[in-house]
Amino acid sequence: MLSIDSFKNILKDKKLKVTDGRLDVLTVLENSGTPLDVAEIIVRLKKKNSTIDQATVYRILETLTTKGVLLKVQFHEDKFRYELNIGEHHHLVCDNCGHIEAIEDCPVNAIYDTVRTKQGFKITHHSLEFFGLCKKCHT
Amino acid sequence: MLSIDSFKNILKDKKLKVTDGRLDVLTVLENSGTPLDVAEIIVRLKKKNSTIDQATVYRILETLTTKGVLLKVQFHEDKFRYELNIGEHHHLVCDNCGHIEAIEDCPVNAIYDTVRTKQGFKITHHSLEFFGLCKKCHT
DNA sequence: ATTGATGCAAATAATTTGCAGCTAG
DNA sequence: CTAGCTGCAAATTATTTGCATCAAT
Repeated sequence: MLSIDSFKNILKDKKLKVTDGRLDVLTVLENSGTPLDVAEIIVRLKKKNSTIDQATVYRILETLTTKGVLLKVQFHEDKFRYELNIGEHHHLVCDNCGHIEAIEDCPVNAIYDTVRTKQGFKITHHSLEFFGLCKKCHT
Repeated sequence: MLSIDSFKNILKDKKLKVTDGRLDVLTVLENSGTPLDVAEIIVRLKKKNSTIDQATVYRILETLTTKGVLLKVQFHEDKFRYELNIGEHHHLVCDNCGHIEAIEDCPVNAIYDTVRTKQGFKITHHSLEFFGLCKKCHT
């Protein structure tokens, strides 16, 4: 559980101004177990009585992603989702109910070297998402 | 190299009508080494003197994807790309020049069972894309 | 005080849809 | 014939941008 104070320090470290909007966005993402899309982030901000504009939310998300504070992820939807960048990880996405859960250990890093050697491609990062049916939906 | 005739057979197999638009879209995707976005598909259709409407292109792509003839893929862009479904495979996407190349052997299928056992999630498919610098861009 | 952050409204870009007419089987 | 395709135009959704104002440092 990260506190508001640690978020303030993160923003200061990145030479970003500490504003209520940024702290609120970070808190919303912290309190969510899964990556959220922008519409959902705005819904949750409103519940916290934030009056922040959606253009500002998009700008906050872009800034924080560029600075490495957030991860911008894609689950084969027509929109992006965002999550706190607390170690890169991957997800299981249920095709039926939309449930998203994380897989902690990434089985892919091991092949970075192979790809570089075999195809001369220097990998900086990757995306790996699984789709199917979660426990609740396939039993 | 698939011929027009094989495309006709594929469409018939799927109980779809054989139309010029569908054959042209399939041919364009066949002639491209990499997945194409819709705008690029339309550009290439025009070069073939096709007068097909973009709404129709979107509908063709959706139909063929649903029938399993095409794959709809995402490379962390604000749009989708499409490719012929000739065996599922993954890609190396250059952050610098946009070059896309395929990796033939998928290193991930091996962990399907592990995930099912450990997290009770029944995987049907997955996406795995690598980003970084291609040979040309990192040397 | 100065630079960066925000609000508002309008613009873009990708994609979807309603409906009438056309065409492959 | 007739169910399924297509064209056209308008609507939707996600995201971005210009510009004037405001607030954090």
